[in-house]
Amino acid sequence: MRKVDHDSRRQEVAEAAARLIGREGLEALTTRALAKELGCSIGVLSHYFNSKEDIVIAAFQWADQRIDARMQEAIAGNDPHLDDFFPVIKAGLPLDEESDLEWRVRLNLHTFALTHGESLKTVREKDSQFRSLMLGMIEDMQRKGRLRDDIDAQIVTDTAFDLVIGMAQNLVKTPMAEREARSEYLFGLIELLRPLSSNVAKSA
Amino acid sequence: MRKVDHDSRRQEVAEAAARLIGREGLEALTTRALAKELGCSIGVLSHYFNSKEDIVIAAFQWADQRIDARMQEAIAGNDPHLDDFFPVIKAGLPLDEESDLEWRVRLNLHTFALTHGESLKTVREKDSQFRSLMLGMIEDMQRKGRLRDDIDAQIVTDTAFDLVIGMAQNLVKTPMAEREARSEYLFGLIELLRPLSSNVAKSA
DNA sequence: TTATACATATCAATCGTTCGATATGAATAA
DNA sequence: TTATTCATATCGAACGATTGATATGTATAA
Repeated sequence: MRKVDHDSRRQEVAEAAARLIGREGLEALTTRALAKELGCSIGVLSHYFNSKEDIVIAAFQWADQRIDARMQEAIAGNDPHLDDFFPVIKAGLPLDEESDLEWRVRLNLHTFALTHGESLKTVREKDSQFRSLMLGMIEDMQRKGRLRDDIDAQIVTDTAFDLVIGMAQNLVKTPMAEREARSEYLFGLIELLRPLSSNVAKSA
Repeated sequence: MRKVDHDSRRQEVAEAAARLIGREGLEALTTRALAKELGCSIGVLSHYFNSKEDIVIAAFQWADQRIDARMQEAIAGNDPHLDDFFPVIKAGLPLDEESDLEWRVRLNLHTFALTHGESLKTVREKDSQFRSLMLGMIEDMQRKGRLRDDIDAQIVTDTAFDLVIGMAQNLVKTPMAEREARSEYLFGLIELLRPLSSNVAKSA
């Protein structure tokens, strides 16, 4: 049985752990419950991970990376229009079962990080990267006259960043059927950011 | 020893539990650790609570109520001006050590609620009440010409609500010394909500 | 054989909870 | 007053269950 790819097997364990965290919470992630979820014995776990803490971290990373990939994919192009802005944000939100799981796990990570210094450091570094990316996009749009430039780009960035976290946090507590409607106010918000000349043109 | 007030003793236990949750996380809240934090024996805990779960819930409520009280106090008056709006929001944010603890516990509650139906129900009811209160304030301000009325009041409410959660979530992960500066973009955001006539007057 | 993948059995530690013992002060009766 | 009764408050040892970890055994493929 040497045909097993070590890394992908680790990912399988991490994903099963993430499912357990998302479905029943971090405290329900025990070695025995995880083995059952994965359909194997606990011996497998110790074969691929040194400790349970390593499994938890792997599960957190699994979810985090998938949310990142989801947003990267949505950004795709390098020439952002204002009308792409919120759709990109929406792409990162928990609006289907898959991203719901990922966000549930990520929220567990964020709470976990409150009292675990090393995890907090990782989370803050990720946050910082994302904010930089977002700031760049916004400044680019302002430069190209696609977003009103009388608001500090940093203000827009900070707002958008906090808003994404808050929306995600609130959406995962909302029944799936209501989420789409609940997130649609973003398309109203966008009007506030339209360049003033377009605004005048619109209201005229 | 009848001098002990049963209810206030329960609050003492709840507060000690909240401190533990805030400082070391929910998984560090064991009956033994709590007894040590409170400076008593574990027998006391079972005397005032039927189970550990009841203690956890009491700790959650303790923090939740204090955040609510903090915001209620800030609202105070019944004739809201736009310039009161974000200061009120700021009053609810974790900008000092006291509110920091409360928010750390509340975030634990929100994550806990993801996988505990009864808690989720309570959280959502609270959220709903807060949203209604906020919507009323905003509509009132619009009616009095203090907030631009060409934006749906519901959009402003939803944004503000999600923003508060997101800001709080991000602030508690930020060193205390940086939080004040980090939250100041709110005062830039307010300009977007000023009635358009005032806007013209300002830019003229 | 040799290394790997996995299962099983078992460990000590820690968990929430229970429970008898004791200390304290209020209420009652003398 | 003083003596007695009794509910309340606290203690800490002990219980069974469960935890993460590990040691050992077995099967398989190189």
